[in-house]
Parts: sequence; structure tokens; C-alpha cells
Amino acid sequence: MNDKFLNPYQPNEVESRIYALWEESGFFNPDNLPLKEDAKPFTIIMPPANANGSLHAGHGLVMTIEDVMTRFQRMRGLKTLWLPGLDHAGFETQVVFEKKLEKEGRSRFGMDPKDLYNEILDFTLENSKNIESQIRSMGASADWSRKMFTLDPRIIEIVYDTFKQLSKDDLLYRGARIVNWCPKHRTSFSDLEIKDDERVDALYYLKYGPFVIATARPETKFGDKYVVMHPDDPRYAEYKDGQTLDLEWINGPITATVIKDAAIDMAFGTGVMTITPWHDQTDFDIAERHKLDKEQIIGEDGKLLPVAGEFAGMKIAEARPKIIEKLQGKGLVDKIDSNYKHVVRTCYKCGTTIEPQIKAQWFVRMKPLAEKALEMINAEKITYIPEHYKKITVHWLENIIDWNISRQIVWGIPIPAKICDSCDAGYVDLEGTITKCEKCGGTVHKDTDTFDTWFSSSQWPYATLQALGGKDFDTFYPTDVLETGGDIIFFWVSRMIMLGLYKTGALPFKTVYLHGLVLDGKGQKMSKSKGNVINPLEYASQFGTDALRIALVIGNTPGTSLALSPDKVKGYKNFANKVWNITRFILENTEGVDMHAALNEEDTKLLRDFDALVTEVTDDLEKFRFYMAAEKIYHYIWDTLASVILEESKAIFKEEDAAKKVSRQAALMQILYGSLKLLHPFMPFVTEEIWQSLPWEKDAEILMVSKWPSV
RNA sequence: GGGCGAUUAGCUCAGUUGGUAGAGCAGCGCUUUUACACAGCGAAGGUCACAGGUUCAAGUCCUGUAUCGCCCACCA
Repeated sequence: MNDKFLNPYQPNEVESRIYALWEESGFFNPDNLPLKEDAKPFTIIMPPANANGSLHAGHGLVMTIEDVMTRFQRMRGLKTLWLPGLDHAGFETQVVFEKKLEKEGRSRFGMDPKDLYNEILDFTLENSKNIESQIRSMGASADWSRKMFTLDPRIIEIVYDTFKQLSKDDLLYRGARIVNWCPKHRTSFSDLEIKDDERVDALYYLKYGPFVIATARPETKFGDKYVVMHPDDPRYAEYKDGQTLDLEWINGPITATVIKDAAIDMAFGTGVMTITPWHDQTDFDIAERHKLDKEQIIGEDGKLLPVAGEFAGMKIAEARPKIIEKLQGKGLVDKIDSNYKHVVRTCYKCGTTIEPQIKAQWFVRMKPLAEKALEMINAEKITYIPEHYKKITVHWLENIIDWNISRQIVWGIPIPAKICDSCDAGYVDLEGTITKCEKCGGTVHKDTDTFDTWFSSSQWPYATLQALGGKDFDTFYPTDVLETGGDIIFFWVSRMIMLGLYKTGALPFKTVYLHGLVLDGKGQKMSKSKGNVINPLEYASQFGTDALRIALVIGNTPGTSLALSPDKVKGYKNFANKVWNITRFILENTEGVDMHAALNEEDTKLLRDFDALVTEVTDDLEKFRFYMAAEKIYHYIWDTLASVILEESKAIFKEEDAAKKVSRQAALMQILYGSLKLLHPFMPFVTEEIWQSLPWEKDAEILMVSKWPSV
């Protein structure tokens, strides 16, 4: 027996050596697997990890679950590809980089965009080594030879092609619409990237001619020249649509026009409001309906424009009290309700209040895409685990709105389009051949915006496989499982379905498996401010990667969150050691024995029990019940193999009955042999290390590519 | 306002088509018996949120209530 079994299992000593063994074997790459020509493929595309980030607990879960599926299917003889990817993570990375610039006393505003891009690229590529090695350390059996980066020129080419095709199919338009603008980051966001923040502010009741209007935002009111009320409001029946009134306003006399619109809530405030179409969605809609003028009041930097007169150049927070002061001086403040509860939309990254602005942006018409997706989902062509995500998705798809894919950041894929200098019309221009505006004949410039990161990542399953060339797309697409966090069901999963269908005619994956959040040991959400963020790699180095992996799987049902405590991981460290010592006992007691020796009735029954376990575990794994599969193996090994079979065996080995002894020895060998296989997807390191030390006849040199037990 | 989920042992959670409650961890008692003290053995611990209903039988199905959480939409 190998002397190393005399000591407890030491994961730190084993893991990097074993990972190198796997990697050198080449078997992460499906092309190297010893398979028949017609072997069925199994494909998982790894959600591209932020190239700039560090492995967090959520990644730990992704890497574990996807690796469990990958290892299981590989052992079953499928042509198994787990394709790893790194994400440039557009806005996310740029924010990190901006903080770095800030520390250096620099700012991205004023930098040459090309220089900035290149600096961020270097920064990202440098940092990407970190996340990649962390993914490896989790034991991920991904095919690194096929690793893809979201800014790979081959990917960009495919993304451009989609952009062009959308334009051709009339699914793309450029429109001046209200966008969610963050004055700090100076970019727009999709509605999904906005956080609601409940606040208590003052609601100001201002005298506007004969009316009193209520507003929480007096600073937007400079240009308000339309006063709107509900057509059926009896209080204002005397005022007619289109009627004009002269009145005194913040910076002097103005002429206001009465507008009647049913969007007004008669019960709110006084039932009258003035509108600011440039900075509010509802107001914008009213202005569009009645073809009203729109005027910008607040600049992209969040400061008031010259229309504000003496307040021009001030930030909102600074201007608001001064404006109220002035209005009070003019006797235009009716009353102030200082206890007004409302929801303010903020930037999910910096918390800055979103300042809606009208900007010309590229939009994708989502309805036609969503309809196709709904057809497929309703026809059960795609399986959601857990099932209720299907409902959530259907609901979202049925109420979908157009998708703004323009972002005013440099770190991303540049939008291949020309914009008219005079009328702001846009033209898709992949070849760079457009030199003047078709509408007005004006000169054009290259669009300086980039794509929303999700626009490219929503094409990831087919884009990666197409970009790799050769037979990869034909072999591995559609993929089998898409596994990710439930929090990006709209951002990513649903859009992948729509774009995948659009571009390839096929669903990009057959099953969507959504895991929940990983919480701390007390079941609380991890956050930097609470200081309860778990670094999974610390647990891995303390208790072993295998222990961390199985701790992430057991007790983790899809879609529900998982509390991860050090005690739990520690418990599975003990389990790894248990397996280690079971091996020691069996090796000590079976030297020179043929594991295929004939079994007596009693031992045959032991093997039949084991077969029953194989059947159940295989079934659970096929049905994505990883937590059950892992728990069953755990209990079998500890409570049956160790506590019952091994204990009985001690007595048998002391007896004189040689035949009985040999039968039991062979049975133990077979059970251990099979148990290592069953446990391998969950705890790959310790099982492989043991496999490598077994002096027996094996069906493969490397456990990772040995055959999954069959009954 | 709309939607979705959760509520089971001190903690974290299982419980797959309804058949008199399970695990891990923590805690308690005992045992250093030659695979393992990263262990073994033993005991303890729950009116399965609450109220109704269906059923021979309900943690499991139905209705309602409460509490917690998440998502979407939104009124100046």
C-alpha cells in the first residue's frame, strides 16, 4: 500500500498536481476523447466571467455545477465540451478602470478614446490571468484550447453581422427617445440596469398662473410651457385644449398652453401638471401625442443649461433650494409637503440619480423576436429548472419593450455605423462606405458609442462556436444546458433565446438551469458593506476544493439561495478524509487479491445494493437533481460502505474461511472502484488522487475519462 | 399596483406521483476498540406559519390569512 494513506488526506498537496495531470492528458478537449465517430455531443457554454474580476462565491457555484454535469457526461462517453469564456464586461470594467484613473488624478473625459481603449485592454488582459487560474483551481474541466474572449475579432465580426441583419430585417432603428442617463458615468442604461430607491422628499405646490401644480423637481420647470389636465376633470372644464395663458414664472413672464390628456391622474396633487418632455418619460409621451416642443434643461453633466438663467451651471442639488427661495420671494409657492414618499431611479453602480435625457440611440424592436421565443417556450421546446422561471420569462416576453443597445462608453464593441452631423440620422456601415447622409445630404461621422455588453453576450452560444470555425458549430450547436444565476434571466438568458432563434433558427440550448444566490452562513446576502463576503478560495485552501464543491451542491436546490458556512465545508472536508481512510482500509486488506473473484451470495447482494445506488444517482444527475445525487453518494459511502460493510468485513477477515474472505475482498474492491466513479463529478481531486494510487486493473488511466458505472 | 417564491429540529435546508417527519452542522453523554478523534456509539430535539376544505389518509392538493424575500411596473 502507498504510504501516503497513513496520513490524513491533504488537499493542498494534491490539487494542483492532479489538475496538471488532467490538463496534460488533453481530455478537457472533446476532440481528444477516445470516442466513436458518432458519439453524441454534450455542450455547456460557460457564462463568460468578468475578465477583470475575482472569483466570488457565485462563480464557485457555477464552476461546480457545470463541472459536475461536464464530468458526468464525459464519463458516460459523450463528446463533452465545456467552453470557457471571458467577458470584457463593458461598463463594469470601465467603472473599475475609472476608479484607478481617479486615484492617479486622471479622468476618462478628455482622454483620447483610442488611448483609453488600449489602456483598458491592457489592464483587462493583465487581470484576466487571475480569474482564469481561479477557475482552474475550482477543478473546472473546461476546454481551455477553445477559450473565447468577448472582444475577440472573430466574435466582433459575428456581432456586426447580426447588427446589419437586424437593420435589414427592419428590427433596428435609431430613435431620439428618453434614455436613462447617469450624469456621473455619462452613459445611458437599459431599464434593467436601473435601481429603484425609495425616498422621502419635499413635494412643492407651485402657483402656475391660475393653477397650482405639484412637483418634486422644481429645477426642471424652467422651460415648462404646457400645462396638462385630464379632459374629464370638472375642476378645469373652463379651460380648453390649446388655449394660451400669460403668466409669471421663475425667470419672468411666459405664455403657457393648455393640453388635455388622459394620462393625468385626477387624484394626484391638484390634477394639473406642467411637463418637461426632455427629462421625463411620461411627459415625453404626452409631448409626442400632442406634437409639442421639447427643450433640454439639464446637461449631460447634470448641470443646468442657460435656459435656467441665473441658475445655469449649477448642479441639481445646489439649485433646488435656491429656486424654491426665489419662487417664495415671488409668492409663487403655495405650500410644501415635506413628507412625500416616492421612488427615485438611480444608477445601479454609483447610486447617482438617473437623469432622463432625450438621446438618439440604437434600438432593437423586440416584439417580433419575443413572439418567436414565446412560441418555442410555450411549445415546451425548452426546459426551465426550476420550472417557475418559465412563467417569469413568459410574462416578461409578453410585455417586452424595445432594447436600447447604445452605450456612451469606450470599453466595448464600437457600433459600426455612421451618424449624420446635422440631422442625427444613423446608418449601419460595416464596410465604412457611407460618406453622407441619405436623408439630408449632410456630412457624417463614425458613431462613437459602443454596444451594450449584453448585446454581444446574448449571441454567445452561437458566436463562440461559429468563431471557432471548423465543425464546432455543426457539432456542438444547439448546446445542451445553459446554467447561470436566476438574476440574469432577462439580461442574458431570454435575450440569448431570442437572438439565437433569430440568427440560427434554433434555440441556443435545450435546458436552462438557474441556481440561486450564495448567501453567507447566516443566510444573509453577501455585501461589501456588511463585510460578510465569502471568498470561496479561502474555504478551498482551508478545507480543500472538493469539500467546497460538494458543500455548494448539497442542500442547494435550483433557484433557491444557499447558505454557505465554514462549518458546512468543514464537514465535507471530513468526508474527503473518510473516503481516503476507507481506501486505506481496503488497500491494507486486499493486497494481491483479484477484484473479479467470484462473489458469494451475501457479497452479491452488496453489489446489487450498490447497483441500486448507481441507478438512483444516474437518474438524479440526468434530471439535474445534483443535490440529491451528491447526498445519496455521501450517505452510501459513510453510512453503508464505512459504517456497515467495512465493520462487518473486519470480522470476516479475522475468520478462517478463505473463500468468504476472498469474496468480501473482491466485493470491497468493486464497491470502492464504483464509488470513486460516482463521487468523481462532485469531488474530482480526492477521487482522482485515490484512483491514481490504486494498484488494480482499471478501465482508464485517468478516472476523469473512466466509464460511468452501469448496472 | 401586478407577479413569483418562501415559512419543516438551535442554525442551514431536503422531503421527486399524498401513505403516521429526514440530513448536515451545532449542542449533550459515553468510548482513545489496530481505516479514520478530520472517528465511533448513544440519547435528545419538530402540534411541518395560521385557519378552513378535499381525502380512508395532507408537510405534500385546494381556498383564505399572516410574516419574510425577490422581480416587474409606476403619479407630476
